[in-house]
Amino acid sequence: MDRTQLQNSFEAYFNELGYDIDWQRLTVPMDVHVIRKGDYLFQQGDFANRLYFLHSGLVRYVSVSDEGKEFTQTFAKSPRIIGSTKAMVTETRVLFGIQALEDSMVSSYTWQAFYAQMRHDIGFLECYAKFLERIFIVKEERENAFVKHSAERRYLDFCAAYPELKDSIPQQQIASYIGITPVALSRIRHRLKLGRG
Amino acid sequence: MDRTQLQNSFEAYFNELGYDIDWQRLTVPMDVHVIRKGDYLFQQGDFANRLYFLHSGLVRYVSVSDEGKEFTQTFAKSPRIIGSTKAMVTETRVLFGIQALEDSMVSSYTWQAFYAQMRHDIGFLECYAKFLERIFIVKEERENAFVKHSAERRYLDFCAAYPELKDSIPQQQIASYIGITPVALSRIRHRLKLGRG
DNA sequence: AGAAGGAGTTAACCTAGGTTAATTTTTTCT
DNA sequence: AGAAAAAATTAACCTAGGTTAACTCCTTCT
Repeated sequence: MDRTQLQNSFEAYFNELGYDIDWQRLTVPMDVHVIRKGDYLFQQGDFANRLYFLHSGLVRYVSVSDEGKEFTQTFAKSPRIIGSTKAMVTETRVLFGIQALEDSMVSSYTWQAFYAQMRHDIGFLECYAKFLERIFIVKEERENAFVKHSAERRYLDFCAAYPELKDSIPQQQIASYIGITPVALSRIRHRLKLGRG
Repeated sequence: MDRTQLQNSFEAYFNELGYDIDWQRLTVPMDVHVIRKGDYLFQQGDFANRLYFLHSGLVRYVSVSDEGKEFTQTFAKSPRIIGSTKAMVTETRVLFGIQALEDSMVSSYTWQAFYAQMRHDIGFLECYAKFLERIFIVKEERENAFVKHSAERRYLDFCAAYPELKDSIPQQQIASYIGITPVALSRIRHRLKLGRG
């Protein structure tokens, strides 16, 4: 994959957000990262202040507690911007790592350099705002689910929302996404099977 | 409070976000809402697609589950933009209501009309993006706390983060903010008292 | 001041989900 | 294909927090 091909999928994504990005004006150096299944793009605690774009593959955002328990915050499928808005914007350490669930291809720019160029482009800003609205809404809906719904309901909602992931990723990662242990998820599935049978 | 005074506090807020808003260009009609302590600006399930600005007072975002249990998503103190980004942007029903904890003064614009005028202003867009970054980061940190920390830790973190609220709002609302019942919070406080004594 | 409704505490009991560990099934690797 | 490792299931037991209810303080209202 050369630079042009990478830019094409980047462009398609911005188009979908209603923006015709003008790559000619962008002189910031771009890095390319190839991540094998299971490997990390960056780890929790790193200074990951880059704008990453997932060209191909599937990743999860994984956050580990002081007691060493893993929690999956997000699954992200290409094409999509990935990374930590917080770490990008506030230059703090990132609260989660990004792990590839399939071999993945990612390009990246230093956020400060990228934004310094793009902030003068009104089309980009509108599109960036749209992106932020979108990720905020997802977080808000998730908060809502955590607070109002049982683990069983969250599992059913997950299956409805991600039918393609439901059978293609390990169950323990689904469990860690809905905020329970693999053992508890297995119990819930057992219960559901009885109910349906 | 007349329109000019209202705009002053609105302006001060945008200034803090790094933007000199030009009110002359804004011809959208503004509404003013006075909410008495305990009353609601809007209720969960409404189409609250307005941009609200809290000029004075204190509110909470309260979300109630199917079983009728209340959950406090956010406390917001003036001066601040309030409202539902989701309902504004996607024109869907809002997932929470906004209740005044003190007598409060709010002004509002129809989001679509407001945004239609402001989207051509690059300074506004930068500032809007900054606002979205900020509220996203808060949600992300809150998700992190819910998933990684115990209720006791969440309570201590709340006290550290909102020392002025800790003693001025009912404990049951603190409980509903950290996601437990008032009874459980009382138990936790009892435990902490023993530990310290 | 006295009544009435919140707000907080305490206690007894319950339950969803956590923990540990043994067992089986599936995947991966050579 | 066969060995080794990882994933999933099941069972027994544990715990944080939920539920209900009684009791005590406030506030606030007339």
